[in-house]
Amino acid sequence: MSQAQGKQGGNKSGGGGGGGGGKPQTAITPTRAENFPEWYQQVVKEAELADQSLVRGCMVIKPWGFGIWENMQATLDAEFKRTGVQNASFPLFIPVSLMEKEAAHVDGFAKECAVVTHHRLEAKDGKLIPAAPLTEPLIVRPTSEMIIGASFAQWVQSWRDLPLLINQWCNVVRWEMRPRVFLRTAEFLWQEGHTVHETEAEARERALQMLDVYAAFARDVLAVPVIPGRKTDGERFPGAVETYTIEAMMQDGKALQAGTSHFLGQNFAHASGIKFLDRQSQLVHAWTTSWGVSTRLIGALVMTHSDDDGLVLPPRIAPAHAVILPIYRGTDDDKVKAAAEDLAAKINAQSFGGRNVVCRVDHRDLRGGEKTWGWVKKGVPVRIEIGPRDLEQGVAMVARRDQGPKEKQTIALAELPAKLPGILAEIQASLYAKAEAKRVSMTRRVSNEAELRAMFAGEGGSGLAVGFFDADGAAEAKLREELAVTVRCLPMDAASVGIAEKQGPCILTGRTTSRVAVLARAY
RNA sequence: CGGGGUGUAGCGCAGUUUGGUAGCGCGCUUCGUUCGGGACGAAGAGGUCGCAGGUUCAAAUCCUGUCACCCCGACCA
Repeated sequence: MSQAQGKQGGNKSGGGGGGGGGKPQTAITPTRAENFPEWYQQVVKEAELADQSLVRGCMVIKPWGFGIWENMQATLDAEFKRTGVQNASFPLFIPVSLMEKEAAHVDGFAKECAVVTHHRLEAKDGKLIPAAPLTEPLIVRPTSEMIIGASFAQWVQSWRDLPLLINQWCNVVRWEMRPRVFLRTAEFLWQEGHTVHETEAEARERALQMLDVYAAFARDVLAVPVIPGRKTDGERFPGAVETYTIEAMMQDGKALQAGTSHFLGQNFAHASGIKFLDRQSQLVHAWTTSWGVSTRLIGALVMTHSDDDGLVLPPRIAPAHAVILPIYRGTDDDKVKAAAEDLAAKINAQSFGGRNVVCRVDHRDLRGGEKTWGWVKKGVPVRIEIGPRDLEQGVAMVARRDQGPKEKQTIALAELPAKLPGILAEIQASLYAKAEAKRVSMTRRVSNEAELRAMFAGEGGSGLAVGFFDADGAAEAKLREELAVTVRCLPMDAASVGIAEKQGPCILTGRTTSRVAVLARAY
């Protein structure tokens, strides 16, 4: 798939044109079918989610995009706390010597670490030159297991100190070879939870519990269907004993890891010296977990729901649920404005999904079409038009983002505020249903290697392949090399991906196994 | 790190081969006419041509060096 010569297709030809006929105009060019990667970039840009920054691989998250992130934070943070987790904050910098302590971890992250080697700049010939080398270089955290582990080693002395349940919201840096806005940026925002436990069973349970939190969040709030599962040995987080994941499928049929939760065994406890006296007065190493989701979720949101007219936001995550577009025609403008404000106030008094409904009034001095299309592209779930004609009849025109841009329904002003939460709930449900139907339609049961190869032959191969699978890492590497396909996960619930049998022959080896895998190309 | 490419106005580009110190579209500002699906006209604002040297009467253009970014591969939330 060549996403090469994507001319940043700046200007849109007016959608209004009307007259002609021909194929329907779209607010975004190219369309998904024409060039999915370029379409994605254009949606991000036109919806004003983020800009490319002048720093390589880094993004500027704009208010509309950050509003989505704030909603994610608020919802997840409350969920974390409900399970007993507390927030804290740890340093951005990690001494390299700390990083050296966990071998697998080093292998996993060393190549993508940004390193601080100096402090202080000195002016020289109009340039600023790093002046004073640090005695020990610092890496900018790519993840914080080691620096947090150093603290935990001090905090944990007794079994009575456990479990220790900590989360931090922060930025991390991974100097990626190939950045892509939201999906893989050099710096990104995330949360990382780190927990310490007395027993293996408790730690394993915690890792699974957080996976459940993520899965529920994806489904209920983001309206993104996900497959919870385990990673194979080859796909595991560096240093983890078990990595769990929620895998989502984007509209182009590629998979995206939307969140992970790791059972770290005692690996990091050994590396960081997290030890405690247990109930038998024995000095033992603790069991730890870590888990995270990032701003990548915004990319997942875009690629799951959006269409050729731009972003589509599930109401539960949208920074604003509705926008009122007052129609000013030079007469009765004051009345229209007052009615719009009054309606917004009544709508804002409603609640939906555990928070107040957010309804804005767009008073900007712009032409109606521009405003309308601007909000379509931003994916606001509901648009409400009020003009003098509507006022006379005591109604408003209501358009839903999950329906065509021309579809509008007339709703009485008096009833609209009370009806809105119901409309939002319908939109939320319809988006999930649509995304799930898409995933189901692009999921194929494969029973042997020939079928798998046929599915992913050539550049266009897409979708999720599911089947019995017990092949080893070498076989996985071969799939990756030859088909660009990886095992996305070993689903926790095989029935959820359409496999009812308890066992069957492995796709590759033919051996009877009960292990089921989801395979796909991935972001 | 290997292979390609590009740096000229906020964005997208032309101009470079054949040196004569900048132009187009969109966007932006103002005014007028418009306005319930992306308007039109007129008048404007905006650029050390990535950076540093060199050649020349004269450099966006030629030469040398350098930096940055983008795309394709291996890695990753």
